Amino acid sequence: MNWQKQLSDLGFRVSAPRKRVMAVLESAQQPLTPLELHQTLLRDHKAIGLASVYRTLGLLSALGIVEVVYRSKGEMGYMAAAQGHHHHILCQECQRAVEFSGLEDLSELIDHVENQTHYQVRDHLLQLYGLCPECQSKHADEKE
Amino acid sequence: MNWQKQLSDLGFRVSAPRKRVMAVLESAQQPLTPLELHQTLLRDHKAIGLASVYRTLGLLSALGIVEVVYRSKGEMGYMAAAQGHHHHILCQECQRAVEFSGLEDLSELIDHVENQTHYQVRDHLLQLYGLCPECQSKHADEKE
DNA sequence: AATCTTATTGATAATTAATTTCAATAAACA
DNA sequence: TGTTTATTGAAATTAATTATCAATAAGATT
Repeated sequence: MNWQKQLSDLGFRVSAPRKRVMAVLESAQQPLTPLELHQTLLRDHKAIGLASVYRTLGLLSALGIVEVVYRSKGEMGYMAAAQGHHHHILCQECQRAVEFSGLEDLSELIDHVENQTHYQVRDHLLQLYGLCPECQSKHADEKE
Repeated sequence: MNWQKQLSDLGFRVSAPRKRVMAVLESAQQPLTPLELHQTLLRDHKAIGLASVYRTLGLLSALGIVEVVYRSKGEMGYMAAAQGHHHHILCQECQRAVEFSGLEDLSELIDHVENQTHYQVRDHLLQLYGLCPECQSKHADEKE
């Protein structure tokens, strides 16, 4: 189910500003802050009010259509959410983010922690940080 | 090595405001935001300027003496950092946070993701969320 | 296609959070 | 005990987010 149907089925309108926000997020390679998203739209002459950017991100992330990704120093960015359970790995140089699936790999860890702490685990936050293939090549080049 | 020695070895001063911030963090059971920390100190008549709270948290977290923990809705809180590599599990009801170690359990996942994405993994963010033992009991009581 | 209803928008104001500035203070050391 | 200077507190500044409200337009109805 696409996000437009999801919205209208719930009685929300598929407005031009919402389409514009999703268009940017769907083509972005990296998580964007509300301010960056707003700047991007202004630069592309797709006018939108800043408040609407915040409102749209709030709504769409509440519905799971977009999701929050933590960038290096604690800034929160937004990405269009893909299907199913997944996490992100971010490049520390170019900020490019890609998804990986990893629920299976965590179940062992979670069992372990439940036994260790006696907490009941219900949710988790997992992101990896590193270097994307392109930035690895650049580093290798510089050393030559 | 304690944080005071660590600071002075690096040429930083062990000032009263810094001691006060650390005292609060070391006795706290949950991550505190800068504003909460400031409120706590004011309430306890341990006067401190708000700017100094921010400055102290900035310095101490840069040195690894305190660390950032993400609370439920994306707020960042600070905790006194324990020795060695570890992560946190937070109670979604009472916010109490405890540590768990889990580097070994992740190495498999990391290998997996490196192969899958061709990123080179250098760092990670992992937190679990759930119910602490006390809050589990409360829930059980309510159902009787 | 024209009309109606009302969710949504944009602009602005208000609020909240974080940072900067700078004279006064107090750690650390001689 | 005095000197040096990193650090502090208070206030000003900047940045980020949320609330307000009349105007607009999405979607349903005719």
